[in-house]
Amino acid sequence: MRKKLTERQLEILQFIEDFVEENNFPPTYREIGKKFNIASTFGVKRHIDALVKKGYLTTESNSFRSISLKDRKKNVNCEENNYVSVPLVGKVAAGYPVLAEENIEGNISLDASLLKSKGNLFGLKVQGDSMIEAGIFEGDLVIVKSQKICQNGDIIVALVEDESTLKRYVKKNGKTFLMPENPDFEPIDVTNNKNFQIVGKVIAVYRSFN
Amino acid sequence: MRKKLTERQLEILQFIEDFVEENNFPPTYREIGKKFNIASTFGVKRHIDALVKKGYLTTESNSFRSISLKDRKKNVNCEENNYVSVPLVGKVAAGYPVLAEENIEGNISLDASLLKSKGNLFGLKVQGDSMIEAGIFEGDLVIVKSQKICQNGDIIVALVEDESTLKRYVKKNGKTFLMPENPDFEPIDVTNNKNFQIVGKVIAVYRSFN
DNA sequence: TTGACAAGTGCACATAAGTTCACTATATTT
DNA sequence: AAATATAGTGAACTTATGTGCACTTGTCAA
Repeated sequence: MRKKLTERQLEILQFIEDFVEENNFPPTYREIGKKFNIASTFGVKRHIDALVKKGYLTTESNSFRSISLKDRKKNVNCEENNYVSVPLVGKVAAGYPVLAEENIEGNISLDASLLKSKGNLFGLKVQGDSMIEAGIFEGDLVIVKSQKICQNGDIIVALVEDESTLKRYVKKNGKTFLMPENPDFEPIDVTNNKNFQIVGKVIAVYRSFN
Repeated sequence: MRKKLTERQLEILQFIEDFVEENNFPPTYREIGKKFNIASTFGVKRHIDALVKKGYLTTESNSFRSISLKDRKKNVNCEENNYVSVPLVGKVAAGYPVLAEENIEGNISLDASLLKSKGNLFGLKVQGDSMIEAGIFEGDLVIVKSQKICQNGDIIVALVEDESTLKRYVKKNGKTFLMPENPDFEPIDVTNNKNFQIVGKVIAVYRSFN
């Protein structure tokens, strides 16, 4: 249990929460002061310092608008009761953010204990069987962490020439390949390919049988 | 549909999303520039302006750290989800009901939409790699529906001579086999084997990477 | 009385950060 | 060849914003 707050501190914490909810960024000391008729920012500062000390906030010193609410429910993934809700993405097209509203076909809730990664996650139905030897089949659901870069050996979702594809990302001898895990498919050399773009890294696979 | 983004704009939008996710407050132009090796904040500014113009962001002019992602999924609907809680079973031993309390190591909640079957379900960590060609690897979590009989071709959890095993159930020429899906393993003939017992049918597989 | 907190004021200060401008470079399109 | 869009540089400018200090007020307990 965290330390008890004074009434004033509570009010201010509440205001910061509301402000962040409203604006997606935290208020400045002067904005807080204005709301509570505190003329001096130093007065505000001491409240903030107290809230930091008691474990409700963090701030970056000498940085503006850097108040961060601790343990706040991120609205990207709803993590109430250890569930993580991930959007189900229909298609991946070049030039649009994967998580754009238009792409999202639904949501799936997963138990947080099943997911080892955090961040921008989404689910994607697998098309094609280029990864069968990696145990990923057509129709499987893959959980993808949205990211632009990845490590050698990661299984990724990528865009190549406006086509989205699921492959293993391999760097070898200064070249970059997308390796299928199916003898019927050929590796794709994407070294210096300008129409190649990483969409995200596969962090989990789910398959259900009839 | 919002306007298409250039690759650079997409990268930057992605970075902002990640940054907000990480810090709960948006980055400054210089922080963005630093990440992408853009020396001049003006270069960054024009990207931000473009993203605002295309409807992906809003900013407060002359205010620091005031980038706000538009249409963040605040409307995550946590309410209307159906969860199914399945027990995680540690080991399957003969003579004990699989779902006996002693065997249960925890619970996992799954979105009902992921499960096509109802009934007595449980989760089981896969040991051994006899089913790799069916895309089930060691360490995977299989969701099993507890049942005593099954259909030809089902992947099942069975007890043979007090050992629990994961195999495909195949009837052929009046005989019953447990078929591994790995060339290194031999089929097991369980025809008339009194120490053979079906525990349940695998209805789903879940695997997380790393 | 003393002292300790909590809360606030007013000012000066340093600087982090957004804005603007002129200029360059590369594609792609007309 | 000219025009347009994207991308970046570097410097100058402005100001929003956090920090520090000295001082005041009120409350509550020892």
